[in-house]
Amino acid sequence: MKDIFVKDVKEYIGQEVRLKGWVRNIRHSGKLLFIIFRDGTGELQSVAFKPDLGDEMFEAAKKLTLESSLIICGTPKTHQKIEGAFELSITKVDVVQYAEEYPISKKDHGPDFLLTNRHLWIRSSKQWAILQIRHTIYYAICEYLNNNNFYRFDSPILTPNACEGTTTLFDLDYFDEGKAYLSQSGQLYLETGIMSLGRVYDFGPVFRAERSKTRKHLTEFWMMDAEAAFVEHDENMEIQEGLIRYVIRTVLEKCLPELNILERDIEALRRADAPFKRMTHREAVDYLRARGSEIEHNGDLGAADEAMLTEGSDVPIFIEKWPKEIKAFYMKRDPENPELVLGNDLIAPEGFGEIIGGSQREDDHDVLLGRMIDEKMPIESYQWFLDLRKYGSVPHSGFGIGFERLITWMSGIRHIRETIPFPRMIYRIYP
RNA sequence: UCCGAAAUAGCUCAGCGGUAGAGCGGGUGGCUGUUAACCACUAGGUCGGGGGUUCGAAUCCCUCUUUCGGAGCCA
Repeated sequence: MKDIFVKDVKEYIGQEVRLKGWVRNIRHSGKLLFIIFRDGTGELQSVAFKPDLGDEMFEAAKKLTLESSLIICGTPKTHQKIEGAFELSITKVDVVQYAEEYPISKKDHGPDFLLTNRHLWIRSSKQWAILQIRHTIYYAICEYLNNNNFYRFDSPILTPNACEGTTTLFDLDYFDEGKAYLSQSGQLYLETGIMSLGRVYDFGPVFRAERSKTRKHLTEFWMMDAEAAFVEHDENMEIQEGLIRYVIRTVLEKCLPELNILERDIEALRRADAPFKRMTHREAVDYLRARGSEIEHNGDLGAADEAMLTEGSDVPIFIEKWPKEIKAFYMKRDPENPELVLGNDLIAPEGFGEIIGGSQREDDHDVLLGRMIDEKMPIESYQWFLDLRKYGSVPHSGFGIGFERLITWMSGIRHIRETIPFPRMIYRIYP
């Protein structure tokens, strides 16, 4: 007998097959028993009829509890009541383990309880759907970059020095070398990679010790940084747009069942796959002030400002050319206005907020050194970074995607904590 | 760090000064098409900790703890 996965049942209509998995739900009605079976690839209603199974096996199956593990044999057929769905006529049930009383019931639960039981919560259908989408987006990003001549170049997670102020860094003792820190961005290391490989990206966990307490923040999250030699500001945004639109199309193509489980507004996602809007920071501020925002002319966008900007927009919006005071030291100055830098943020529609930060990088040694002195940075720690501007410096640009924020938007869920298997937040590190 | 809210059965909540409640989950039984199945019966509680007011506190007051939501910071 052939072992198959739930996602493939439609190819085995009428043939007896074997599946291995767990009980999502079970109902019985006299001589009939319905097992909602899941195996990681999907779920399948399986029906047992007492005379077919025999008294002993039927009674054993009837005792199955939520999340019990089992191996079932049966014949796939079309669902009697739901068009386009399949079900399994059970011929044999082998119980692997009768699960103890499962903590997560079929009724509602609060977030605290669910997060404490996160190791079990990930089995439920919505969490399963989000994790499927996470997987799909991960590979879509890698695929797009690989097809556009980017090479994977992994940045270190343990780093010797602070990149932007030590208050937001987790530190630890590193043998006899003093303090080491968990990386909050691989970007500076990525800039070294382009001088070897031309175009590079990394993808890994980064850490921010900010005492943030919002639905958009995690202390440990995954970031994809990309960096490309000889790419300037406008082309940088074109790459970002191409990547995000590719991700949208891939998710729509591969994850429709998952989007439906999550009750995602699929049309809204479709509409986002169109040319993105572009605004300068100045234009954005004027637009917001005309609508009552109290944002300063050289100020950063608040959460309410981001929401107001994207209200009524189907597509994400690039905000470019920021005042240099509120952006990082490594961003290149706008040749048309030395008060501005060639940076861009990308703000997702539907109120999901910032998902990308990017910029053209300063490639002139002396200008960069001047900016670092202005910021009172420890120059000797960054000598390697300055070296890049001495040995074959080129114009270059890059950007970083907050992976979980992108998943939040694609999935249309409310809180970023559901997009990662084990969220790390200011008041939570278990499990 | 600041502002706001909450804590009662395993879970979600109601009760807001006078004998501790419901739904789900658990247990037992019933049902040949169920869809968070249904029906009947059943077990299950130091009302977050401490202190106070009162004849009487889950309920009012003080305090501590924990959590949640939002702001800021950022992706």
